[in-house]
Amino acid sequence: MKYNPNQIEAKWQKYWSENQTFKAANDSAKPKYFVLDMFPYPSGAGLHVGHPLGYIASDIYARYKRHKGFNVLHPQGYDSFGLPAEQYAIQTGQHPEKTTKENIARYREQLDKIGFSFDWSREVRTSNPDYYKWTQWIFIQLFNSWYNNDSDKAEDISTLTAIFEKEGNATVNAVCDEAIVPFTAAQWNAFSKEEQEKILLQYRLTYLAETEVNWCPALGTVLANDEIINGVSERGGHPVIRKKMTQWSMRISAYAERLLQGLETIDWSESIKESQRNWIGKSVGAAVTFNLKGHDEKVAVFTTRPDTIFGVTFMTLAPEHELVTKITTPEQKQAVDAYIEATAKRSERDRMADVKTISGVFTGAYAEHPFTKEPIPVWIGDYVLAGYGTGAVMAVPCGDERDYAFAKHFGIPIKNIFEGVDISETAYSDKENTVIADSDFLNGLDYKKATQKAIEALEQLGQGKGKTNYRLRDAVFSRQRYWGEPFPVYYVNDLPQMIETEHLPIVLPEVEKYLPTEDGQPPLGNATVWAWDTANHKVVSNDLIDHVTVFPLELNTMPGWAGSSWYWMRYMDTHNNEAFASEEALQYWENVDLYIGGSEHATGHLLYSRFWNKFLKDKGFAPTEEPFKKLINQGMILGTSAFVYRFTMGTDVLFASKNFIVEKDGQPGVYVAFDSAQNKYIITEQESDFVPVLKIHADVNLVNASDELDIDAFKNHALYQDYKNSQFIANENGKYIVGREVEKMSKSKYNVVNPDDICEQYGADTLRLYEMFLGPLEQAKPWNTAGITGVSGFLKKLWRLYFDDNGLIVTDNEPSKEALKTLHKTIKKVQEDIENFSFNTSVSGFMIAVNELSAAKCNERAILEPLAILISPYAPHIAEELWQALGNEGSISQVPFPVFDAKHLVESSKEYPVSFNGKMRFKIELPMDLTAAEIEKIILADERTIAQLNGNAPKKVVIVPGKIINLVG
RNA sequence: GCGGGUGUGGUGAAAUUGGUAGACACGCCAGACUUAGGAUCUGGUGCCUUCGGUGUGUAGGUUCGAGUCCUAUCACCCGCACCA
Repeated sequence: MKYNPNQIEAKWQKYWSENQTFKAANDSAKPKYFVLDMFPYPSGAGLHVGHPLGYIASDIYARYKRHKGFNVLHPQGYDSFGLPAEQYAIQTGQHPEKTTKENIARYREQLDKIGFSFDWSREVRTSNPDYYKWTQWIFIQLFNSWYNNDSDKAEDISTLTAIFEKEGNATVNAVCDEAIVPFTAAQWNAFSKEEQEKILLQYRLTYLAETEVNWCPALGTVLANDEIINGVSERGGHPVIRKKMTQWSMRISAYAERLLQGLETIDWSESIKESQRNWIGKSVGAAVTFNLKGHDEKVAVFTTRPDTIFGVTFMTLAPEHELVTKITTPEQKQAVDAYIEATAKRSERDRMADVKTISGVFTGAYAEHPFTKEPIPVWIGDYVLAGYGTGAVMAVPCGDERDYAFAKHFGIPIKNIFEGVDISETAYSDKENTVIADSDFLNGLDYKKATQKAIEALEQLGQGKGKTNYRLRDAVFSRQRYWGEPFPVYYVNDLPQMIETEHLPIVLPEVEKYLPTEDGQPPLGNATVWAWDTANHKVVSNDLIDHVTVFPLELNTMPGWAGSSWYWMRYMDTHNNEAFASEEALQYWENVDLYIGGSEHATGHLLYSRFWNKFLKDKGFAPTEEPFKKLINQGMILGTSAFVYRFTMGTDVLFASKNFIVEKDGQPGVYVAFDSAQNKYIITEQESDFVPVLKIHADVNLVNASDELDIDAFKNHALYQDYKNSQFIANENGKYIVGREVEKMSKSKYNVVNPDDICEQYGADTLRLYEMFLGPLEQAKPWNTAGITGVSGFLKKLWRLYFDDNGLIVTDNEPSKEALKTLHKTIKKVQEDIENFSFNTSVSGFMIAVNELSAAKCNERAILEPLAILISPYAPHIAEELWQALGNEGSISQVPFPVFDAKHLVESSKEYPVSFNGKMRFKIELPMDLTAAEIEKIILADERTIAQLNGNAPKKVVIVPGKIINLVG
């Protein structure tokens, strides 16, 4: 019987589906284990071989855990709201829902072919109303909450209004907007309902605010900071500008400290944690206010070095700072205005790229030093960013490089306040070795003590206090798109009102066009039935809007990250209509034990998910503080692009092999001539007409493993019709060799390799093994099918341990000691490797085992049955087939993992390597139970030792029993 | 600039607490069986050479012994980037 992967795999995939083999129970006596993949966006291009890498790894782990007796939750779903479907809709008029459904069907088909053990009964789609009902519900919870710094958690807004009614807002320690006007209880109670609503918006965890946003004109939408790469949009690469708009925001800044501290408790890669720390950007220092001379205004600054306050010789404001126009003197007005205009013209990108140029203008105004009362000139400069801290700095040129450079450039005095330090060339920013001098009451103190004392003194003056600043900004939560979650919000007198949760979901309305409206409103502005009837609790026609009982609904939709910020909890109880998941389900599954996905989500999805999880924890819905205990980032699989080199001779178009490309004047070129004898172009040694070469992507499917192009197929390919009559200059073997380069796998580079083709040709088990065999999971690596025959051959060899041409050859004979040793060595290795996520090495472990067992002609059931279980997480189809062939009933998937027994590995003797000065010279077989002294005696008497030492006695003998012998001559 | 990571044969890569460097594969070479093979099987394969030497980016150090530990340095990749 031959190994026929296609037949076996179809059979078992059908079996698993029909028997719901991988359906997880919410009530099980077994310990739980939750293995999660980052769910895919179902794009039109389908899966390529890079997508399943993480899924295969998590599937191996999930299957292993089932063998180990865990109740495993291993679900899959789709992050199905998104821009590509919407853009396709704009182009074709096709409803994004239709495109999305088609794409999902294709994804599902591809995923099924790889044999994943997903519990599909729990599938989620973020674009399903059943799902986004709960995304809307969570939004409402956020709206109805505020962050209490005293209890250090989110609380219901009613606890805030209770305080307002009794004490006003003076005693409230909340995370809120900067510009809060104080009021008393009496004032609060006297406010109109609308005034109260406006104030509460400044405290809510999601709030409407006029914010400067990243506006992308080409996409007609707002982008979050992490959706912008190098100043252009992540999707499409369109330019982005700053613009003021009223937008929903999420007060993620309230959770900055908890998001930072939580990182210490989770098992994630250091690089991702570091990215998040960086993104949160905590800095500890002080807020200081400087009085302005001749003005009532004050300048607020944040500094991490309050200890250097006596070194302040000037201040710098960001050009956009609101005080600039107020304080600029008439003499300086022209220069300041010109500078502001010049800065505004420069794009964010230019400003970022150009760090070297020092520029700035004096405003003519002076601030007053809080202690010395000396005048301090106030400058503006674009090295100060409006968006960080207060948009103003106290400049201490002796202690900060940028201040130093600025002062030198404009001839501002530099005052040295460090003891024993030369600052004639550069600033001194070493905190640890700082000793303050020339600073009144701070003299002689180190950084820590001086900081503390400076803050105390500032507090006494009422001009400062200790403060911690975070780089993390609140996240804009509105998008001017169609294909996203609608907000459960309507407007009464421009004030947002939440729809009662029992009326959710608010379903996305139908529109004629998916573009923004002509008057610049978001696409939902095209909807004609998009008003909220507060009497009948339903969405009604816009014609009925009377601003009495029927009100307009929100036109923005939620961003892409809304639906993905809580989806793991929906898997716990997918079909619940009463809650996003039942309390019992949440208590049982708790959180994700293992999460596998790409590192590109480091500061997006992985941060927002932690934020929402913490919020839901505060409100008593989520059971744990952190959603993902362990995170593994799989490396990207890169494509290996193929290139052909096109050039022209007269009117002829020719292609030369990579081998023939030579460089000329730094340009690629070839030497080519027409050979009239052969009646074709040939490559010559001689330089003839130089013609520039054009590098063209050739579809990798037209190239074999030896980089040879199928020339006929190329000429007949629809893509290359222009080259139908071109000549190819072959090498001496008559082959055309393409050039290869590693690039990102992408449709436009024609380097996409499809998993379906691999499954078709070799089988899913081979694909699974090969993707794991490629190298360490977390490492980026180019896809190259060259080695796939190795794992394919391995599976055939495995099969032949069980079958010959006539059928099953497994016996019930007693296995040999050697076979048992191989088995148990493999159990140990595979178990350790899986637990360390070292899947590549366990594949070679299997190969070694099968090689050994084949060589020993092992066909005993006592070996081959456990072997099938061992390999089942990796190659589940063949494992099921072998398991069944051995006469077992049902699926192998829950069978206990073989237990390692060390007794089979005990050796009676060891082949010791004998080294001289650390270099191995010969080996000697010795019994294991010899002592070091006995070994030494034998070794010293050995003639090879005597020869190595020229008959001399060794200076030193190192013997580690069971390991090595080393002699020093 | 700061932070994180990676450097090992022709290629992908292995290597417990420091203990035989290159497991396992691909490729290549030779052979067997074949009309044939991109099927299957066997053997060989780090590099330089004749013994022997030499080898884990480079230069040092610690050690009986270093891919592994320490110091310096180079290259590449990723993230953040005038963060006060």
